[in-house]
Order: sequence, then C-alpha cells, then structure tokens
Amino acid sequence: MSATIKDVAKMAEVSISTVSRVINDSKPVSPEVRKRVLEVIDELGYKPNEVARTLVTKKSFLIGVIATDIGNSYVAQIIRGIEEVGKMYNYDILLCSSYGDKETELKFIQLLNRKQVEGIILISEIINEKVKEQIDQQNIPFVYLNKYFYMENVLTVSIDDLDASYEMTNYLISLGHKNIIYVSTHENEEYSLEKFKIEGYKKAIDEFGEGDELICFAKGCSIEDGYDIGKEVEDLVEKYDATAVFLSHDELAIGLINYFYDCGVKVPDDISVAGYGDIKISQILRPKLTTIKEPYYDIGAVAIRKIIKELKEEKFDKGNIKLPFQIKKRESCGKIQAE
Amino acid sequence: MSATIKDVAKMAEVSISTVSRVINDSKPVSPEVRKRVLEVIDELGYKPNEVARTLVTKKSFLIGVIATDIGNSYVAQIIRGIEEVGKMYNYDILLCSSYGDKETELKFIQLLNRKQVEGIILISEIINEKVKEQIDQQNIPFVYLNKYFYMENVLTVSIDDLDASYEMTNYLISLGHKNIIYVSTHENEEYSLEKFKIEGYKKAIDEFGEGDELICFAKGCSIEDGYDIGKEVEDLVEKYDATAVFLSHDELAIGLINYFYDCGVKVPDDISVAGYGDIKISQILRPKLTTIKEPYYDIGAVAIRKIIKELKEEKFDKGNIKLPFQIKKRESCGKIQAE
DNA sequence: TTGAAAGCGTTACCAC
DNA sequence: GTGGTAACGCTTTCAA
Repeated sequence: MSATIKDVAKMAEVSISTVSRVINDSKPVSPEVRKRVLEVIDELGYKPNEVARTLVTKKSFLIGVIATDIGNSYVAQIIRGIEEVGKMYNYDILLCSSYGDKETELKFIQLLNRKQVEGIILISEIINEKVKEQIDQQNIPFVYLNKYFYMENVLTVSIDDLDASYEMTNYLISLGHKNIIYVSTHENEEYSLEKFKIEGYKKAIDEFGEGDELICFAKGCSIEDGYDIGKEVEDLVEKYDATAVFLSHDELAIGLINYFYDCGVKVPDDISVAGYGDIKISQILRPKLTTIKEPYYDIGAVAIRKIIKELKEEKFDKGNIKLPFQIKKRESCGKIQAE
Repeated sequence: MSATIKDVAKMAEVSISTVSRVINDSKPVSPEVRKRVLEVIDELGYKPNEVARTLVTKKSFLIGVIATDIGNSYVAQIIRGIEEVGKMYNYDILLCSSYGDKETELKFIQLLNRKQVEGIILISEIINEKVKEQIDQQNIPFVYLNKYFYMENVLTVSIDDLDASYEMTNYLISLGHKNIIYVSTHENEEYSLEKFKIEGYKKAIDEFGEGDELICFAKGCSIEDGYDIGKEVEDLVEKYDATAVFLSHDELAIGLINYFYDCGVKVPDDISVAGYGDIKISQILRPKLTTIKEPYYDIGAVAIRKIIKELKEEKFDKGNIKLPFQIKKRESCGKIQAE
C-alpha cells in the first residue's frame, strides 16, 4: 500500500491537518515544520489520493468527453484541443466512444455523471433528442459538437457554415468556373447543417455566378459515398459542362477524386474539386485538396475553456460560439482560362 | 445537489446499509424492501457516487493511457482497442497526451497514480529510461507500446518485426524484384526496432534474393522524411537498377510516393513501393499502399485485457506478447515481367 | 433480513 | 501555527 497522509503525519510527528496545509499551501506553516513534513513526504514517496480529495472538495478535475470515434482524424484533433487546454487548468479527460449509437451516448452521460466529471463535451454525428433531456437532469456544463447536425438550446462551437460555403463558392467563381456542382448529403434530414451550406452556395451562385444551381446528394459522408456519387457527378458535368465540384465534406471530395483517378479523369486539369473540413489527409493526398478549414483543434480548445469558465462563474450558457474558418487554396482546384 | 444514499435511505425509511445492498445486490434483501428502495431510487434519480465508492473499494475502474498524440491514426486505433475492451469490463480511460516529451510521460505516470488508476498503458515513440523506474515505484499493471523502440523488463505487445520484414521482402522477391532497397531510420540508435527489421530484410535477401542488400536511412519517420529521402533513393535506384523500395514505416512510403508523384515517376509502373504498419490512409491513397498490417486495434485490446487479467490474478508479468501480422498486397507493388 | 458504526484518505472548520 | 474532529458518500464488518 502506498503511504497516506496519516503515515506522513505520524512520521513527521505532526497532525494530519498540518500535513494537509503543507501539501496544499492553504495556511501558514512554520518553516521548520514544513521542511520536516516535506522531507517525510519525499522519503515515503507520498502522493495525495485524488479520489479522497475529490470526495470532500467536490472537484474531480475531470471532464468527460464522449466521441463518436477517435479514429476519425477530426475527432482526434478536437480532443487534442480539449486535452491540451484542459491540462493547462489541471483538468483530465475521461474518454468514451459511442460509435454513433444513441443509447450509448445516453449511457455514457450517466456514467460520466456517476464518475463525478465536472463537465461533458459530446462530439456527435447524429441527432439524439434525448441528450438534452439527460443533460438537463444533471445540471452540469455541457458542450455539443457536431459537424453534421445542429441541436437547439445547447452550447455549441462551430464555424459559420453558410458563410463558409458562400466563400468557397465565390472562390471557385473567382477562378473562372461557371458551372459549379454542389454535392450535399443528408437529404431532407431535419437539423442537418447542409441547410446552411446549400444556402451559402446558392447565395454565391445567385450573386456572382453565371451558371445554374447544380446540386446532388450523396448517400452519406464517407469516402465510399463520395466514390459512389462519382457517376452521377460525371453525368452532371457532361450535361451542364461543369468545371468544378464543391462537396460538403472532405471525405466525399476524396472519394470523388479517387473515382476520377480510377476513370482517368484528371484533377484539377479536367475538373476542379473542393472539399469542406480540412481533415488531416486532405493535405497529404495528391493533388492536395482545396477545402474549407474547420479549426477542429480550436473548437475543442474553446469548448473546454468555456466549460472551465462556466464552472468558475457557476452559470451555464447556451448558444453557438462561431469560430473563424479559412479557405485553403491548394492543388485540386484550378483556374479556368478565358478563351 | 444530487441525491445521496442517505436521501434514499431516509425516504425509503430503511438504513443506508440496506440501500447499499440493493444497489450492489450484495446481500439478500426482502422483496418488499427492495421494491420500495428501488422506487425511491427511481423517484430521486439517485446515481451512486463512484468516487466515494472508489475510496472504500479501492477500485477506480480507471485505466490510464498516456499517448504520444492521438492525432496519429495508429495511436487512435490502439486507443479504440483499449477503450472498447475496457468498456466490456466496465473500465474507463483516462487519457493523457505526452507529445513525445520525456518529462511529460513521467509526470503523467505520477498524475495517473494519484488519480488511482488501476493500470497504465503507455503508447510512446521515444526511449525513456526513467519510465521503468517510475512505474516500479507504484506497483501497478503496466503495458508499454512502442512501434519504434523496445524496452526491456516490461510488458509489451507487438508483432514480430524480424519476421514481418522477412515476409515482406520475400513477397517482393516473389514478385520478381531483384534489387530491393530497404529504407530504414533511427540510424545507430540504441533500442531501435529497426535492428530486427533490417535483420529480416537481410535474411530474405540472403536466402532468396538475387541482388545486393541496399539500405539507406531516412532522418525520421514522417511523411516529410520519406519525401526527403526521395533523391537518395532515386540515385540508388539508378545505380543498382532497383525495382522496389521497402520502407520501414508507412509514413515514409507515403512521402516517397509523393516524391515520385512530383517527379513524374509512376508507382507501381516505374517502381514498386512497400510500407510497414498499414496506417489508415494507406488504403485511401492512390495507388493503395502494399504494406505490413500491424494490428493496432488488437494491440490495444490485448494490452488492456492483459492488465485486467493481471488485476484479477494480482501478479504482474513482463515480456513481449507477439500478435500476428498480415502482408497487405495492394496496388503500390507490381510484378516484374520476365524478359 | 436489517441496522449501527467503523473506515476509506482527504479537507475544512473550530479551538487553542 | 497547530491539532482535533466532523464530514464527504459509500462499503463492509459485526450484532441483533
């Protein structure tokens, strides 16, 4: 068994109160006594038991993070942000992976609660109505992070999707593209953020574009879905003489580029492709993907900073914190030469 | 404040002992009393405080994971394995990222100790002599996971690098390649696993190859390092008429393929490239990378399963658990036609 | 089958 | 400046 505060007190011949004082620097202790206690602590290799501490102080210095899957690079980036900022304030991360299951999300919220976490960050990719209910029961700082769907009456951190989509479309227009296809997803699903992205795209086409609104829907948001929509996109390209495709997720864009690669269509020479997100591989792939950088790390960082602030001020906010995005101009989108 | 066991006891008009018994099913409780208690628990929304529980039972159901960086996909995969198996046994993950800093690794081992984790898994990429020392002090199940270096007298989980490297080289030989370059890394560094990989490569060349041993060293293990070694590899290819390059890490292979892409050298038509690891993007890139699959998920899964077993049996092992690997035959390596 | 009480390792309050 | 002690929320003897 490792040494406890009692062992230290006994060996240093002081009371446990005194030992507590020196390890916490909470009240004045005479230099000699302090020195003696410190020596004993060192000798015994005493380390305070954080569990006991938590029990009395009610501060676990634990933040629960429920993620869909840390295998997704963007999720990992968010968690990096959470963890790194958390550590600055001595907070640690209790990690749970839901793999997109609603019941699991709910179960973990309860679990984390029992483990006395001080706040919860949920990185989700689905809509789960019961989450709010569950969270409200526990009166704990909560941040909801979701690239795909929005939830009302909770605190979220994200970029302005309408604006981002608008900017990217304008960028493509500025390159000389006239007919730009937008590949969306989650067709007709409620709470989908695609609503805003499509709006941004339409707004740009409407204001500055010369061609039509060309929109199609992928089945999902994976690389495979991007590959699978390839044929449809190709048809659209031919029919409308489109020169650029803007997809609502990097994964879709990568899948489409792979499809084009397999068909012998050259990106960006034959067609330009733009993504959304700037996930890690987007900069590794050749051609490098032109995309919108969602600042995942910062999203995580802001989320936990907000939680820590709420903990301090003891008031829990709602609403959406908007972070700036960037248009990453890389190889997959080329200029159209005026004829 | 949320309800405690006392609140439940009072409201159900029983003692807290009884309440404890019903929530733990530890001792017989009469049906009527049990029912009443259960009702109150439900009414109050009572959730046992795991912190208090841990304090008395000494079981935190927490496993500490110190990782270099969960942004690396292989690390994320390992953690998935850890977490998923952990959850099967009700264990949760306390995550710490070291970003490759020795002091940070040490600091986290202590921190996790204070947080009363029941075991620690360290996913490292460096050699840190003091780790063993630190761990030995705390007498706690420990697993050391490192793709790059080995440590003696600790429990590790990995594949057999000599064997894997041997198999891959043989595969390349079987494709008809005569002069095969091996790109290593960590030149002359002690405890580097490259030792075994090089040995495997040499063994295969020696037994079945027709060409010379062609070995060069990259500066590190990143994609950039793979790109940077490109020129040297190209020279070697020309000088020895090599037709295949086997690199000790997928990242290096990807960097090299990118280098070749930028030079107009076609993979696998002009040259075959093989990697090591099978990180996530290896299957996404075009051409898809031929590589050795290190079973990251399983490595994590086995690591935690071992810890849980040690916890149960109260004996801590050392040694290296070897897991099977696979040669993933994909697009980046082609056959050499007999002339 | 049930309850009282000790104890887990701390902090925090109250005396001195 | 220091020590004694209640309390945190729970499990676990021990008696009844």
